Amino acid sequence: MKEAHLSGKLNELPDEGAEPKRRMRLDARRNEDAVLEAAKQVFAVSGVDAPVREIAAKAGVGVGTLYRRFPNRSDLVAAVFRREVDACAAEAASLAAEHAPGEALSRWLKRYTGFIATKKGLSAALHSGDQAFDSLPAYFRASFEPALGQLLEAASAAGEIRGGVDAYDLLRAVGNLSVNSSDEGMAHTGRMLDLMIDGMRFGAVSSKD
Amino acid sequence: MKEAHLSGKLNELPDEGAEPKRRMRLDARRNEDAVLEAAKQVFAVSGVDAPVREIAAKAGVGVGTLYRRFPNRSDLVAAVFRREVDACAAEAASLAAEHAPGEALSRWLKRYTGFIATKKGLSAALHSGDQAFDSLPAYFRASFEPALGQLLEAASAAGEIRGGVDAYDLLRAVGNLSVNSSDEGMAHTGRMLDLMIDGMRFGAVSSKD
DNA sequence: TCTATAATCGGAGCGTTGTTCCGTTTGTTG
DNA sequence: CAACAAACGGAACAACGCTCCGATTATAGA
Repeated sequence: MKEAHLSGKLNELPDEGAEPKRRMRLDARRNEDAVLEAAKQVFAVSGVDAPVREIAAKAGVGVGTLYRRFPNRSDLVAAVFRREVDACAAEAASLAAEHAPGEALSRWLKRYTGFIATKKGLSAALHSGDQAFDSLPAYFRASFEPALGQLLEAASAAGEIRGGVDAYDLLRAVGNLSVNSSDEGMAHTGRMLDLMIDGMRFGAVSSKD
Repeated sequence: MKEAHLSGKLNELPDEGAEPKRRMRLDARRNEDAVLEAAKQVFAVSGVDAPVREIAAKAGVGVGTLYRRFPNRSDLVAAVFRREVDACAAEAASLAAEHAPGEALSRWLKRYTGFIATKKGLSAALHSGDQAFDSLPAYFRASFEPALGQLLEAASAAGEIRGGVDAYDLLRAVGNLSVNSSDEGMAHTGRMLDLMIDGMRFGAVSSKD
């Protein structure tokens, strides 16, 4: 039996959520990043059903390396999804810092449609019953609702849009708007999104109650 | 391909809808039935992702036999779906002939929830982009809306339920009610359906008593 | 009835997938 | 620098959708 009573090792279990200081080898960490990045790109092009081998090859690692970190496909899909959610949600804060509230809101929603557009086939996977996906909808909402909520609140407080727009409603609406995410469908989605943003601007408090 | 040299006699293309007189060999016809029946059962238990081999084995045929009739998985799935839709829709008429309008409606809706309950994973397949499934939603609606519409109309005319209930709305509502079709979810669905039927009965123009 | 023929059958086999296994390489540590 | 545990890579396995083709068998004409 392996005995783990070595003097105060810091090797935590691979518990998601605990990130502070892992005792991973540098190449391991680098490979994990490479895999996630490659998977993101491949998923965006070929959908979440893309072969694992293709992802491993693009990341420059063997399939064994990939499978040690992500015991099966769905774990990888979920990890990529969470990473993209994080990146997209984080952009809300930086956009808010760099632009006027209304502009920040507009830019983020456009960014969000880009996020949704790369989710081809994922909504199907969500309902496939694979328990690796069970926590994803909650993660999605917990990340995006506050992010968008703050953008909405700031824009509303600045009088650039009307108040009373629910963040989750808007997330769902824009998400549904973006489901037909192919080719010129993107342009169409963009126009529809503009329409929706203008709709929010229309009733701004600067001119009304 | 080069199959134009057939004498072009009675060998119809496998066109759904045209059933009267096919010039198929009897064993071929019997095997097609066996495959469809086996697929229906297997799909109900294991979902539409069940292996083709398992279906062929259950039907007592080889995979070659199966694939000649259904060039790929999705064709088989679509055929089973259509067959079940037909069977379920046809029951509306027979139930209407054997029971009072309200009872016929109630029984058929229960039957319909049973139909939906066996569709695990199919809604995901529907959105998978496979063009074999493109015609299924329209087929679904074209079959069920008139069937349910007549039941509703009869029950309404008899004063057993209120009028103004849209057939397609009800189909969708009951369908959404039945998505969680596992274990005691069935019982829950049944209770909810009863609730809905009672709701329709509530506002009936009482011609009775 | 019997034979000829063509449609049908069945399953071995191909290419691809997700996943596992294990000998080899490599980062880390004392 | 040496030694060891950790990480690597890809061959190998099982299961999948699907194809192919020799064997089988239903059907029509004698």
